[in-house]
Amino acid sequence: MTARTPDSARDIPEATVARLPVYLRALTSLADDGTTTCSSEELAASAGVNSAKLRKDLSYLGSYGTRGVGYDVEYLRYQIAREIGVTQDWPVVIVGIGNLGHALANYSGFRSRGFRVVALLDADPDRHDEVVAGLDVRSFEDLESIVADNAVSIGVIATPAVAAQSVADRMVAAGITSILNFAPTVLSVPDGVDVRKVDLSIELQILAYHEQRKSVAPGTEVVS
Amino acid sequence: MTARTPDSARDIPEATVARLPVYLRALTSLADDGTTTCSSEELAASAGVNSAKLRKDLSYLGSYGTRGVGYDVEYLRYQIAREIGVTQDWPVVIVGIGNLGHALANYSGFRSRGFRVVALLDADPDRHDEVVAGLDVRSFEDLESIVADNAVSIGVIATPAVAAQSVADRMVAAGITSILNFAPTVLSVPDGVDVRKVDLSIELQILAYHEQRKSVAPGTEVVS
DNA sequence: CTCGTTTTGTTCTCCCGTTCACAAACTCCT
DNA sequence: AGGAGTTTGTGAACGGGAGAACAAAACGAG
Repeated sequence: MTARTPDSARDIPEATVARLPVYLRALTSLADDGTTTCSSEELAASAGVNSAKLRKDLSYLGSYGTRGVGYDVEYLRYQIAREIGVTQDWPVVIVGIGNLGHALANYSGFRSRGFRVVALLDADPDRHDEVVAGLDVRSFEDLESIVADNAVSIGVIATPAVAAQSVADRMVAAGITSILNFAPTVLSVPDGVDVRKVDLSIELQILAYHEQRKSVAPGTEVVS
Repeated sequence: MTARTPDSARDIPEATVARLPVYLRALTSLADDGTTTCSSEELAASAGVNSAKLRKDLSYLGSYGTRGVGYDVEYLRYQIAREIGVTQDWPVVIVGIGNLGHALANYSGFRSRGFRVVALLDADPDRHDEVVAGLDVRSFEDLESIVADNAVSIGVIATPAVAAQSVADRMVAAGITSILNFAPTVLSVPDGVDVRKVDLSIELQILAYHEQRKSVAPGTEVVS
């Protein structure tokens, strides 16, 4: 008995999902500028994408625009926020309070976009005295109780690479089903758990590849 | 003269380029464990990808394996590093020494993977006293001379969103052709300049979307 | 030397995502 | 009211990447 799609259980392509937050930010920016209505062309420019792609992306959510007019900024902003799920607040735990963990804990963009850091955990007892971003750094041993008490489903891993897998295992066991991994390692998790990774040095290496080709390309084509 | 060089199998797909650093890391990890030879199956498992995809990716670089045997870990590691361009050291400047800039400056993964932070810049004069990761925080006004003196082609932006575009403009004008942007904003740059963005809250929002659907999907309307 | 085993490199097919192009729908002006 | 001008939403073509399947090459045993 597969249930009937109640409201919006239609499948939105993954590529579109990844762009929705960009549109959301662009709309917020437009709203801050006092814009109340915008065309797909304007919004696309603001989000840095092609307007046809933008319209197709939005069409997966429904018909929230008006032909001949455009989109109501505030209305569309709310619809996208609802689709993503950031109209509610998501509790988040951060594990690993080194340099990066500090930065993440202090990042104001989380709070303003629907996420609330409920706990900072670190395995090193020496850090348990610290107060970072108004929160005590607590023992990693408290993970299970914190997850249970706050209904946490999203965890952030900012530990060294060697610790990442065991932290992920504990998170999954504690009931977390979405992990954002900053450690430079491949995590293996059971089905049903989502992992997204952010790897700083990989991004730089991709840039280096293109950079290298820029400097080589002009000279090599000269076939005499 | 140039036709014979085996170093450049041109036209490597972008998706493959993005995975090469992952393979590089997996190979380094295998080498650290004392492994000298590995099959595509082993390496693929270590990198978290399908083995057919791995072999196809490597085939764009050349034939560096031995049929019936596998790949020599050290040899393949070097070949990938050379293809990416991280056998040489890339000088990098970081602009914006807030929480995130601190974390980036102290990130050891850059140095160990072919990148050298040559300068830390910030617009705020109050920060110019600080020493971060062994480097003085210098004035943003020094950008042009630093880029010129060190032949910098890669810049990292870790400023607030409002400052990011003007920093990018100055970087481009100074001769930087690759930018890694951590500021939550869309940068516009001229052709020939590569930009990659890392957006922490976007990643969390993508997770939130899937998380929201998890909680809705299984129990949706079990209509009797 | 020959045969069987292993594993790579490559070809082929399918699928997803991007882009184009246009009909439908709405507003505004006369 | 009607026609001209806009702008959305979408069907269809197109290109690129993922995965399966297989042929080619190396090695070892007998």
